[in-house]
Amino acid sequence: MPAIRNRMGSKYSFALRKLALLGAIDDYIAVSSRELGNILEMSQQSASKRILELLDEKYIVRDLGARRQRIRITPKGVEELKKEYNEYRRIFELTDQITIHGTVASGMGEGGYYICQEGYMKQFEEALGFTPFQGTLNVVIDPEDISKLDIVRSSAGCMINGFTCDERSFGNVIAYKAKIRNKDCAIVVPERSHYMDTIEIICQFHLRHTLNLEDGDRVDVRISL
Amino acid sequence: MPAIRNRMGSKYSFALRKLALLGAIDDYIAVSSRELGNILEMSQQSASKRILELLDEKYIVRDLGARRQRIRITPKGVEELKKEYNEYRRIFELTDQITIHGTVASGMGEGGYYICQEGYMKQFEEALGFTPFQGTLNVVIDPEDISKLDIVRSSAGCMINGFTCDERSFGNVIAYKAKIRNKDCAIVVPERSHYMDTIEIICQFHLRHTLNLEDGDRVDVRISL
DNA sequence: ATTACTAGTAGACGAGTAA
DNA sequence: TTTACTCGTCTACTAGTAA
Repeated sequence: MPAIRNRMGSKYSFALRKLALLGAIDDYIAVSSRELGNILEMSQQSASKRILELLDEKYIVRDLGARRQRIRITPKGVEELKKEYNEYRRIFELTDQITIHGTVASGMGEGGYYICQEGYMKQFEEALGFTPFQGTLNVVIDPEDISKLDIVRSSAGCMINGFTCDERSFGNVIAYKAKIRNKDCAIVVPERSHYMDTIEIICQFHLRHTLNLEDGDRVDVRISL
Repeated sequence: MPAIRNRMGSKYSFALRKLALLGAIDDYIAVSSRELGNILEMSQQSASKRILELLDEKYIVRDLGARRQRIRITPKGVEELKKEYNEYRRIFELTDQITIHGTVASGMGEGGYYICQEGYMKQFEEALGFTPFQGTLNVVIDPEDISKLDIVRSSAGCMINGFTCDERSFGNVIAYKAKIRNKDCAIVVPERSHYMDTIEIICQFHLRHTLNLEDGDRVDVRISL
């Protein structure tokens, strides 16, 4: 009985990674099966087969022109690569905390409004050990640090349950304990959310006043995992 | 004719990575071939064979106790994993610059002494377009950012040739153009060097005065690749 | 319980070649 | 030139089993 492989075969990941290094994430790249074969240290025939397999698994899409095929990695393929990337990060970067660098910004008020709901506040107190100041500090994450959020989200955090109030429904949010300039705080993120370039920080104190922060000031947020 | 594989087989890297995630980099870990088989989604027999192969390649060492083997990844194995990690970093982190975070520190004077040698100075001017101030600014790198130096070193940089003067020999150093608080500068590292937790920065100006820096101040050094 | 041998088989690979 | 088929070989796997 052959093993059932749920995970991406490591041979696929190798080919996909090399394609990514050629720039196939951002754009279509022209690469012949012979060239790919050289890169993967295998024959033209095997490289051609590998491409067909990757197409079959929907990790890449192809534009098979008359002379030269053009290949691009799909979002699904990028997702797979990120999984492996995050494993390496866990190996080499993680201790038990992670630091996100960013810049203080004026929030759109959105987050603050949600967070101040009575239904959340009680849970925050229980989970974090402090009653948050009524409002959030917004920090725009440095572009290079945005992917660190993937690692944070892959850790447990404190689940804060959603609720319904006045015919509005509020979803689950997750709080991760953190420190900003040595003050205890927490970052809060919606359980279901997409790409984010800003984190919202809650704290017992009014951080802007306590730490004398203004828009544009640089801060490091050290998150416990 | 079978392909000659110089690179680590991707099947080895997969097993090695999973062992690393179990903590086999820092210490010996107890893991049976059956457990490893479950993790790698293969049979106990195949996992056992994989272990023998990794031993043969000297990626791991083993302490085969009476009841349970204990496995640890060798420096050579860690090196292989880092290569893959750096490929992923190139895919997901690199644009054309990298930012290293750190803290201003008092140098031991060492670097400054070397850098000020006439033999280096002329080359700096040619390679960087400015005559460095006679001295370096030392920045202690945040622990989590130390591995970023691997990536910097894997890029070209400006080679500054060594020379001999007064019976002392000065080795090659590599300069990487950078910016600190928006001022043009460069970091300089010896061509042959080991682990470093401090970078030395040269600049046209006296950075401590110009940027009003004191020991302990936090700075971001943005290095061009 | 371990680890790891042998044997048999499925699948990965390259050579030849068509389109 | 491309891409990708068929086919033979050889590797890599699992099952059975020994130690």
